[in-house]
Amino acid sequence: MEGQISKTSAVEAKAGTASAEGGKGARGSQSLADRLFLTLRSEIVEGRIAAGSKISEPELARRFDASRGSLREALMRLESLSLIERKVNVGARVVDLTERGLLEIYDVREALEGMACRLAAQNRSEEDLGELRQMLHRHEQQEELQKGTAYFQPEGDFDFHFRIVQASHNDLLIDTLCNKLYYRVRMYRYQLGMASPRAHRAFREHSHIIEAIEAGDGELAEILMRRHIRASRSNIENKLSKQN
Amino acid sequence: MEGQISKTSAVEAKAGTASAEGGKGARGSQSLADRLFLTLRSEIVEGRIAAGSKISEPELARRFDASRGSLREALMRLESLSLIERKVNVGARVVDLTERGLLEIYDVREALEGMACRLAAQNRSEEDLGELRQMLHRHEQQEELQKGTAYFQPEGDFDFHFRIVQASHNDLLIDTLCNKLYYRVRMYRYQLGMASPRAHRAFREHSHIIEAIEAGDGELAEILMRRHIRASRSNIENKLSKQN
DNA sequence: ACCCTATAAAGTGTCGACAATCTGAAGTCG
DNA sequence: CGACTTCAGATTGTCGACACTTTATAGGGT
Repeated sequence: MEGQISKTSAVEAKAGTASAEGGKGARGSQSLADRLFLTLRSEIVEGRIAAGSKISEPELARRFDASRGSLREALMRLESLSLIERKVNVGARVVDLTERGLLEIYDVREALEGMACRLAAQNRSEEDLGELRQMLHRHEQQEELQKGTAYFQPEGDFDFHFRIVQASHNDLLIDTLCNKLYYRVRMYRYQLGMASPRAHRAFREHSHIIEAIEAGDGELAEILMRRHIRASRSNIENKLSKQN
Repeated sequence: MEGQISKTSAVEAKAGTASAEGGKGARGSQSLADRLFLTLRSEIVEGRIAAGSKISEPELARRFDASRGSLREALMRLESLSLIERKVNVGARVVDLTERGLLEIYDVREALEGMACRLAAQNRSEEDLGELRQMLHRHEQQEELQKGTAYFQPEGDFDFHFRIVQASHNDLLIDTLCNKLYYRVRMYRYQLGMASPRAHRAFREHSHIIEAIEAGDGELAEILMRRHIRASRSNIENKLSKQN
């Protein structure tokens, strides 16, 4: 007994912001609760629903012209992403953005993305390598274009990490990072607005990581990725300690 | 006779995001959906509801004398643990136990528990060290008692990994492992019935890991834990390849 | 015998309403 | 004047019913 592989998870990882308004044009096999979930996720990540604010089920239900039942399903999915917290008989609140929470995310990312690099190097396919090289080339041109200014915003960085993880071919890892953790990462980036000021350095580091993956050197790829993330963490840490 | 609540002795997790709420939460989590969730989780983990089997909402609702609404909430929570999979307009199935899925879990655990060890060594408190030593002592006596026979079943091993993760003091890490991933690990252990045949070796490895944490050597602790988990993974891998 | 179509059955998605609980303010007593 | 009790308002948890989709079954055509 073996064989059946659950490809179900990694598919949904679309970064594209779904239509903010309830334009019912969507064809498809997605439920109302599904659409509510996607919309609310965007609003929370982008801060249109403030971090730490209370969520009123009746109010949101009226706003989206849906029943409380469907809305509750959306809220529970948001809870499973740790974007909101629910207490019984009290209600739901958007999570707070804390310094500690952000640093904790970095530690987890260091571990998981390091492993993703190792696996990507071990299981590398010509197809993955092609996409990675292509992406790096795009980013290089972007960087040439706007010298020094933030390396195409955080989006370029996101793109990089996203594809590396995909190349690991470990569905659990992909799901944990791309479908769960990354939404909270984006929430921090949007709302604490940290455009990485490590433009050139970050690009070079990305480049070296992909080289290691190409060479099939999983150990090196892991080390480089962990160092890359830890540098980013230190950077944030300094920034935050100065702010206070 | 229904066991109702999981008798997960030493292994009961605390919800994530330990906000400094002074009074011990202590309030019974008395939502009906909550109880259904706990009951179903046990039944799935222990295999009383077979892996891969279809789940009928009306049938389960009748069986527990609850409405479909409450049951659906429980099911969605199970989905967020990856214990069941739901497809729109089709229904829910208990996840399959696949060789690939099991190995993927080991890779993720290697990354996360390795990091947990590193953090535990960095943030070690006298309280945590005391508990770890005490636990190790208990396990040692257990081992003396039943020489060689499976090191107090997998429970001892579980206890070890559980407490190490707690000692990391990273709430995200704790939540990811203890409140999410470990239930699937337990599901595999119960149903593929793999009592680790690495009794003495596992105990010695545990011992060395805790020594490294005591010494504050995060790097060594991480390396040892990763080696420990990788050995367990290889062990399983061999076992499975022989079975086929 | 096979394939396609149409109908019936079952199951899921969604909704509105009722009951239990919590929050907050007014009122009372020391 | 302050602390406790009481009560009203609002919110969450739970339920049963209805609409739509999927699936299984039976029938007819080639």
